[in-house]
Amino acid sequence: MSPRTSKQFADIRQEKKQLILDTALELFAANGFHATSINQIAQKAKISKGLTYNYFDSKNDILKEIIADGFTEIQELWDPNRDGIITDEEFTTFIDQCFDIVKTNHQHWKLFFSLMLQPIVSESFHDTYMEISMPMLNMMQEYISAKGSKNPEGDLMIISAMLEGAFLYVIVAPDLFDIDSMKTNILSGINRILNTNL
Amino acid sequence: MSPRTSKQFADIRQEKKQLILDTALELFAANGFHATSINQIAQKAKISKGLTYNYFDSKNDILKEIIADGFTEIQELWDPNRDGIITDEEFTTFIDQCFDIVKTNHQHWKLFFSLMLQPIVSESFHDTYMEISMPMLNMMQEYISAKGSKNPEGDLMIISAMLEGAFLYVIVAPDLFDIDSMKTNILSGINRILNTNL
Amino acid sequence: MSPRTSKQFADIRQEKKQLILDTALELFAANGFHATSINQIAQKAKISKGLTYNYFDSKNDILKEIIADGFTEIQELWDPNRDGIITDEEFTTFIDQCFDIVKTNHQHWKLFFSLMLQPIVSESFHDTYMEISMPMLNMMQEYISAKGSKNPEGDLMIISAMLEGAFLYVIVAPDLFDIDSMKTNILSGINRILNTNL
Amino acid sequence: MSPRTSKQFADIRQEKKQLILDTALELFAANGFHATSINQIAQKAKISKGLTYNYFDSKNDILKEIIADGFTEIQELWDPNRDGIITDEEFTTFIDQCFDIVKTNHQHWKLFFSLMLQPIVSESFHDTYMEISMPMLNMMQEYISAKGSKNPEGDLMIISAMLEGAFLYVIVAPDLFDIDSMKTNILSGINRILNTNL
DNA sequence: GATGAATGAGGATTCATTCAT
DNA sequence: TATGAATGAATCCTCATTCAT
Repeated sequence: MSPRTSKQFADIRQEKKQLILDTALELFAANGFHATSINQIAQKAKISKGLTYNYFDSKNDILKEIIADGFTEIQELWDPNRDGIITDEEFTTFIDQCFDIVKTNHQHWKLFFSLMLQPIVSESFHDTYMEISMPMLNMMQEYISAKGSKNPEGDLMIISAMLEGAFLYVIVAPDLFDIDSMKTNILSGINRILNTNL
Repeated sequence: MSPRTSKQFADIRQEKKQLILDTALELFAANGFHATSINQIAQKAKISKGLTYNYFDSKNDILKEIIADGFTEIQELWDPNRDGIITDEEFTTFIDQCFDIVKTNHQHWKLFFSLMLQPIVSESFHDTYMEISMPMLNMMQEYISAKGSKNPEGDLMIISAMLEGAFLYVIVAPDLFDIDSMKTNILSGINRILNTNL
Repeated sequence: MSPRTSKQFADIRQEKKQLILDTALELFAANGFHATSINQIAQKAKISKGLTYNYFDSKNDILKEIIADGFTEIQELWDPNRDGIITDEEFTTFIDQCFDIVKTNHQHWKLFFSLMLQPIVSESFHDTYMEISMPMLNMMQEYISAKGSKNPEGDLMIISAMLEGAFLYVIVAPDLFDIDSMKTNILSGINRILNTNL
Repeated sequence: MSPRTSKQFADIRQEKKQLILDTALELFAANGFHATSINQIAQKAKISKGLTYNYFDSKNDILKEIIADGFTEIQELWDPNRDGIITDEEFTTFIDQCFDIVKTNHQHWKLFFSLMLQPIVSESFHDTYMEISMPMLNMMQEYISAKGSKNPEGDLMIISAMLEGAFLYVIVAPDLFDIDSMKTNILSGINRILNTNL
């Protein structure tokens, strides 16, 4: 019996690590970081407690990787790669994507909202989140100005609040409003804001 | 000094209890329920650990009372006590009040948002919150319809998202947007939504 | 039933803390720091594991206090408080005292020898021990010189090795040599070294 | 390449085993038995954790072999193979050799001193060490008597303490005293003791 | 009413050891 | 022979809760 090749080992590691990350994300999102024990993660992932520490240095380390992965996914999807002017279609697509991201990465976003509210869990999270949000806010501001807003900053507040709130509803009370109607309505709302400049 | 009357005793009890509730709220809001220990509460309130259990059955009990108090305060302030039709002025005042409530009860709201995201901490919180929100949503829906909306449900989504999002910004990133501008802008936003029915 | 006075509390704390320190020292000396668990200490002291942490921040903290106490006791006993010249009698008394210290604080010394051999356990121990030893070495050197040694440094090596070795025997194999004979013989040995200067 | 002969295999085994023993000794001596993990040994030896168990039954087993090897080496070097009377030269050579052994097998000795102080690690070590020391003590006693000592047991105490202490200095604080001066001085010291029988 | 010593269950983490490949 | 993933017991430590005073 020959020993496993290093590729085989790498594959096992990759798979198991992902399993732990997914399971942890699920529990962190559902119950919060502190209310989730390594034991719970291990049991749900059907591995031993000890194995977790073969892949991560600490519970906090798991959280860090989840956050990093979440940000990476978000940034990949967000990259507008735009060439200066944002067309209406591009903007619509952008908002559309945002909803898709939140829908797809439901758990990441739930966790992120939690962490925003409890800065102590992950010291740097608040700032990183803000940093990551900035391009989005900037892009919106740019578009708002390009649309001839009389009060770009005010309109930005309205629109970003609308989006943030919509995401919160999607995450916290997905049963209350249908996500697709939500998307349509918010898009309509944004347009109505941008078309009422008086 | 004459012996204290039983009323005095009751007053002392009430005061101490409130002190514990306030301190706990502060810490729960800042660091989360799980990350806050009874010890921390006692130390911050400058009482002994044991005394806490003289006033509350358990840590969870403290949370329950905080939640109940929060709801009570909110409901008191919200009680529109209205006689059927909502005037524009009444609605404006109502929105104004909402912002004031969030501003004044900053910590309650921060905690509430946290709890919404972590239903396990307080099993019933999610439902209670929804219940409490319903009158507000209903009232808004009524007003929206009264204003002749072509799509009352859609407009409700937009407006409640806008408000929810604005509150979230106020709570989580009070430095990003000034709360009074936020209030003004959101009010403007709501009006623009209600006036664009095409 | 009135609550305990703070003096009563202080007394309890003092007593319990000492109990833990004594028990821990006993076990550390017998089995080594790493081989001793908090559980063992608690069981031997007939208290709960948790209580240990009411008195000490960590297992390492217990060790630190034991070391500090050990050094304090040693320094108190060692204080030669001498006025320049060391008489023969003073020196004899000094050596005598050294043996008594080792005998009385048997466990401290056993632990100290252990720690000297495993610098990793207590990073700073090695240096502190050396610092503490210096006055003793200096005093001996002074005496040796005063006795007209032709090779003070060489004689210092011989005498301090003799003492260190004697202490090691007392600590590690107390059954092999009787401690009082040991003391007498070592004193005789030192004198013979100091009287043979050829 | 022709298939390896079974001798070659045996050689490889022997080499690997020795590698593990050497690495383990290094770490045990430096950090202590308990503070050294199998992982550390494997990593330092650049082999896998599992392989260790191909050569040794347990971590304790490694320690046992290290101890046994240490004793063997010592006994080989010590074997005076003497024919009754010990000449002065033989004795000097013997002491000389002792220092060389300690110097060469620095790590073994450091570990041995550790183990002497923590009998629990290796139950039998203390006794074995004593057994092994006996011939040395006997030989010294014999020599001391042959030199006409008036108090052979007392002189033995002095001389063996001197040696034990010197070895301890060499092991624990090699920077404090130069080992060759130490050797010279201790030899001088022994002679001065043996020549002062008054 | 008030204190803080005391408990014990539970949580994060380590590590010797096993095992499939 | 050789690998490292996997296990689980044991370890350090925390914390809600109880209790004697």
